[in-house]
Amino acid sequence: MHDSAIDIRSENPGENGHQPSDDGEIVRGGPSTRKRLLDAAGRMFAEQGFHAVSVRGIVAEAGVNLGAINYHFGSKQALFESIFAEGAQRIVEMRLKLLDNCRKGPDRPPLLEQILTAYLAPGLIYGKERTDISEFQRIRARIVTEDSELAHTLLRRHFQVSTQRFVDMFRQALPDVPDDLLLWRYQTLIATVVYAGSSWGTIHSAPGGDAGSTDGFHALGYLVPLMAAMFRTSPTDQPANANGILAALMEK
Amino acid sequence: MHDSAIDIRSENPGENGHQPSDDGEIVRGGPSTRKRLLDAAGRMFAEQGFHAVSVRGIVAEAGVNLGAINYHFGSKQALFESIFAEGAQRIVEMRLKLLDNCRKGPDRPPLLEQILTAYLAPGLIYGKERTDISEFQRIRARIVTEDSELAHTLLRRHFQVSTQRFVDMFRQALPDVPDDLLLWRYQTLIATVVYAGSSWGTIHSAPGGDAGSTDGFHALGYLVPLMAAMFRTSPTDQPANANGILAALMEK
DNA sequence: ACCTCAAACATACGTTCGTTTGACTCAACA
DNA sequence: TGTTGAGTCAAACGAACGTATGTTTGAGGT
Repeated sequence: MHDSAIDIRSENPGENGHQPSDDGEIVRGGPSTRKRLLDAAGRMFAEQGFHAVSVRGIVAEAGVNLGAINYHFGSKQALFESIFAEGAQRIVEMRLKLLDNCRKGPDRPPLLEQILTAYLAPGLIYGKERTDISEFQRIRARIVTEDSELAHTLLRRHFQVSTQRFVDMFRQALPDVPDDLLLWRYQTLIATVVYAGSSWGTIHSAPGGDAGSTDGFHALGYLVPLMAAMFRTSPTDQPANANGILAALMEK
Repeated sequence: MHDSAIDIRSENPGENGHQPSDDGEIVRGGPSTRKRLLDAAGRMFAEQGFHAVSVRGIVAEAGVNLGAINYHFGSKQALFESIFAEGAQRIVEMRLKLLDNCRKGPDRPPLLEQILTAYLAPGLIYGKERTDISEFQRIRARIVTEDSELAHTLLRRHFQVSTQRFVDMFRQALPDVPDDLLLWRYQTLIATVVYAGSSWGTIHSAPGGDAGSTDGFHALGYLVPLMAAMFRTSPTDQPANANGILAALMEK
């Protein structure tokens, strides 16, 4: 993360002379080294973060040789970018596919709940495939709070198109909401899905314990109406006099 | 260039004397080194995270000796905990103080917007003191997504009381909302304030650019109505048939 | 049977990590 | 004036870091 010049290397991974052909699975003897690295590293990066995980820890968890990371990916950072890219592509692909099904007719504006479902579901419903999507949400939550060049690059590279598509869609569904208000609400939506997918259910010892969201379908049922209500906030009371309330609270 | 001794020498050539500081967190001795460490480390932990920052980097940024961290705090982790504790105490203290002013009369339930303002304002309005609260929000956002024992301990230790107080208050303001729904909404509130305080304004190249929230008062005016609308979602449509919508979207 | 080469391997390199040490500085106090 | 002790300093410690290198393995092509 400290060096952004390595990005170029990740684009051209074949400079080492040896390059694994594809991420195909070796039929006998369990999953390939490459896949085992992706699994172990993805899990560890999600739990502990990039800098807290060492290549020795990854290869130990994966049960492979120490040099395997640099052989298959070129560097620790390139491995991280691979994991991030795979997760981002998968979630964005699912979102856009669902979003495409939102426009029923050419005239009718899309239903807000549909757009929200298209956005939220891929991040909440865990994939049946080996890699857990919640893992990627954790990784994304970390990178979102980062200020490095790499973080901004990755987010922009993988989410720019999706963001544009969804904002456009929200604009169609809510033509009365000005753009600045719409962006605030979209930001809140991002915050919710990132936070929900990464650390939900760990409300610090509230009376009831937690919100119990291991079930993504359950979470979807709760969040879609909440986000819909937030998005439909009347534009007239939007920039409300919250500062007046604050002043009153501070007076006393 | 890595040697911190050279930096210090060139910056402070001939003078070795102590300068007693007016700010006395430590009454005796510790004039500026301790505070400079807290400043520099707080900034760097917020930007890069605990594991990405080295003690050498911190002391170089602070312009103090390499051994200063272990002398004043005992360890790198203890320094981090000090920073976290200070920020958490400050923000929780402000929140509870504002919350106390919400109950006007003994009979009337507190106004939702007041509670929300009490919760949101301390995280958005930056302190006039040296330490920026947004720095702490970044640190908190990182630790919230972490799964370590230390992370859970710190969160529980510093936010447990505040959480309980606020949930109780929300319950009074919205007596019709069942507890499980209330917790979901509280979680969404946390997500918004953590995300807003840490990485707001960086919506990845949406058409309009960003939501421009460097001004905390501005942000407060936007977020309070949004959160209020979310909290007031009718309990009847709460666990809505989002899964039905999802199924329809996936069918096509 | 031989060769090829991607893959996995063991090992070591040079650097940086967090921490420790012991000598020195200097204001405060006896 | 001599002593004390908190504070700062340069230097070094062992451990762990990411990476590089050379060798061995084994299935597929000829």
